[in-house]
Amino acid sequence: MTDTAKRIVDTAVILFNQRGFVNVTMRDLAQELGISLGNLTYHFKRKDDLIAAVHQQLIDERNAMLEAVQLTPSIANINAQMLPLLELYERYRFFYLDIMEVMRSYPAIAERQHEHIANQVRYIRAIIDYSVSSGNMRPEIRAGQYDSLAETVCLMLTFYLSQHTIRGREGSFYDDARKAMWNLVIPLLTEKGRGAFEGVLKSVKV
Amino acid sequence: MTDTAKRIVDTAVILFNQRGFVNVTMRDLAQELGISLGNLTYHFKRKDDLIAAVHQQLIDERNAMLEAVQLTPSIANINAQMLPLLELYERYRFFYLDIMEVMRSYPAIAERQHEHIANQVRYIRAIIDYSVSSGNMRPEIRAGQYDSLAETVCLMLTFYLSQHTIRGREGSFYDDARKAMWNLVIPLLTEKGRGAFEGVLKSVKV
DNA sequence: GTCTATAGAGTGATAGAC
DNA sequence: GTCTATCACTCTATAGAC
Repeated sequence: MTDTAKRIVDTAVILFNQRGFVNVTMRDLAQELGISLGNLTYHFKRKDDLIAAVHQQLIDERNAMLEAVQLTPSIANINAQMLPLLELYERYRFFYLDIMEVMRSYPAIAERQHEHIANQVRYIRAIIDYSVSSGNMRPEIRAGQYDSLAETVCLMLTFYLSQHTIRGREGSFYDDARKAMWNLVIPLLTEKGRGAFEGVLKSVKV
Repeated sequence: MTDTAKRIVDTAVILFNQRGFVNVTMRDLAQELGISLGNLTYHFKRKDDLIAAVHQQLIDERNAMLEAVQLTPSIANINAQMLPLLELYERYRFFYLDIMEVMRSYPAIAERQHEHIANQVRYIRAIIDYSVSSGNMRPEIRAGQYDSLAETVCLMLTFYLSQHTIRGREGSFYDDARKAMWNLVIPLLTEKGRGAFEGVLKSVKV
């Protein structure tokens, strides 16, 4: 990717976040960049190509982040790992806020997103399994309970930012999102797990 | 509201659901109705006026439904009450799927929606309080736990349909949504509450 | 109330000079 | 690679006849 192409993608993300994906025209973007419309469409012939490039960059950053956090999912690590994930969601917030519109208009992106969500649910499910086997979390009391929990946690992570916006809240949502997630999990912790959690509480703000 | 105006609103909801709010033009709508564009804009001068009328109809139906279900929130009633609520969300699904786009473009609707969500959270919180006082649910073990739970349940109800769509699921989401909600609550039920829940399970499918 | 016709302001995308 | 100029099309909204 050339330097200009990279600048275009980065600026597009900023404008999409500010105004919403459908409300940013190629003209707006060219003006913001201080380049001509012709130049912009030289680099990205169609708006489709641009959104595809932006989505690819999101996926790349997401993968880089997931590699960096493949640590043992202890209680402390889970709490720490949520922050970069939520930061990523905020950096590309237009994608999550306008996700229905993007997925309707770009089926190829929709398919990749289905896959990502399925992976995310599996990943959360694996963390739950680990927490049970390491004695921090109780075994489930109903069949399917923890499959459902993994899906609910994934739903919360995906839509917390949307909800925050819909409710008219401003400012950072990280603390609220983490608090909400922990409040789901705390009743399911064992004594040992609850002790570990209190330790995390003391050392870092939840 | 005249007969034609009513027809316009109803057809608009159908098209918005099918194609997404931003993707339905006044022309599309006029053609679908078999009337001229001029006639359509005679009834609703601006697209803004149309979306306002659609939203008003959603609010009216929502209020009618809430009045009908103001029963004692027993475990069985809670389960039964979820169905008409989820059906309403599906009937106006475009509004929930495209909610960010609608709220960005129509601040007046955004404000009414903030209010509605706040009411919804308070209503869920009241049900939790009732359940605790009637001995079906345990008292909270951490301050703020049930405030957070009420918000999470509201988030789930609001976005379950979006998540269902994003994950590429088809068909009814009612059962999944109810199951997910109960899986959050079951660990917090008392023995008495769990008994009541099992009773519901036996009589109706959850 | 309903129609046809059109104004007026966008939009994505392209052609061709430099 | 970058520019200017423009095409071909879409949209909302309005004017005026019936």
